[in-house]
Amino acid sequence: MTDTTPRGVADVTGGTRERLLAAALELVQEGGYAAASVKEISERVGVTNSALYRHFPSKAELCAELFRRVCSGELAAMQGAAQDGAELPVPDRVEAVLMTFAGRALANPRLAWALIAEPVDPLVEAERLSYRRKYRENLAGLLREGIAGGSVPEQDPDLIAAALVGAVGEALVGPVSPVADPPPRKEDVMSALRIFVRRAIGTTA
Amino acid sequence: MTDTTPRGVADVTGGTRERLLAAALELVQEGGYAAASVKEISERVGVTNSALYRHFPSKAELCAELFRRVCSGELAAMQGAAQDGAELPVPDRVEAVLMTFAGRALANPRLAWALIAEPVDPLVEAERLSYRRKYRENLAGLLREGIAGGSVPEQDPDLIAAALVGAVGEALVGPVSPVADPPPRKEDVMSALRIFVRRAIGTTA
DNA sequence: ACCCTCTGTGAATCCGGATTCACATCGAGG
DNA sequence: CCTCGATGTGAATCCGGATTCACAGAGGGT
Repeated sequence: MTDTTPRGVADVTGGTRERLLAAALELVQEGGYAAASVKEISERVGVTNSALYRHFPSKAELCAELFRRVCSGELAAMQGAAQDGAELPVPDRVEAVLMTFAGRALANPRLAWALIAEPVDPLVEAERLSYRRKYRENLAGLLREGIAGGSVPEQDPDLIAAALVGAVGEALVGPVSPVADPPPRKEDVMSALRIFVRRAIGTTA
Repeated sequence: MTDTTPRGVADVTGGTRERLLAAALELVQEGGYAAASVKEISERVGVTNSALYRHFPSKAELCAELFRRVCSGELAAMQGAAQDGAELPVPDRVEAVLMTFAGRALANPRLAWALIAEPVDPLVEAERLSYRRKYRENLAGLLREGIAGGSVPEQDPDLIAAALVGAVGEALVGPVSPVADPPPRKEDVMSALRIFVRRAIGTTA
């Protein structure tokens, strides 16, 4: 289109690179990874296909970076929840962390689906695994603390953390799937999860 | 290869058409729909790409038929479970139906994933929806019976049935996903589900 | 003014999966 | 024997998405 829009000035929201990432995020939120084609992404930004390759070596790399950003945001939110309840007994903090996770996922179902379960490029899959591990480790640390303090019964914290992350992911992926006529209400899922979590860690408190 | 294997005689397991369906099923069980390419399917049967089109108008039609068969088997199993417990109170029968569903899914995780949540052709998606509906109706009938008999509290049976199917699907899709380092143990998922189900219908008995 | 880099463009090109096409072959009937 | 229909084959062809390529304008630095 020979746009010739004056660069440098507050064009829209920063460089094209950022806008590509933002567009990709939008697309993923709307229709999952499958919907985020190079064509769609670049069109949304208002550039051509090939412009994307000025900023990323491949679509997979773009997605991997997007993924990394989103996941690190999720992780931060979970850690924040743990911090906020620093005074509370450990089981409550575990619950808070997982409910934060679940609540955010339910608030943005398609994104959560893409993050948790949608088939993706191997490159992106690697990021997914890496963050899943971080979630686990975060939780395991909390559990270790609880076990040391006596508010959580003796048990393998890594195992339990893994199970919890898995369980929550589990419960989240379902209501998010493209099917599901009347999707389970958010509160229902949350409360079921809450119960599950308390039972799972066998809280002493 | 100009095989010239004598036809008609107990070649392997029936006509090519059936063998194509069987091969597709295997593939889906191993790697989901994504793994079931025309090439792979026909190769397994020992014919070429194009031979498949002698038996199905398209890959999507083949998959739809496969889907229909598998789902109707699942439905039959669930109905069987309901029948077997005809003497029991309705909540127990509801539980039996859902546990049958869950148990079968957990025994064949990839297949369950493909059936419940994997993205598929619209044609196949239509079959999925159709069967999901049948599961619901099956369950709703049972609930209606329970409500009439007083073993289940007054409530909208269709809504509850939908929620139950959704919830179980929910819990099933997670442990099945490609990720999940140490997948939750089958018994754990089953028992969590069992509890959820009883609570959900608010059994009176 | 000149050159160099950054950022774009539009038109190829590549690629993998699905689908079609122009033949063969086999077995059944007439 | 000859034709027909069902079943296969192998070589195209089609298609949609990703990726590359040759070329161009815009500014900055010297």
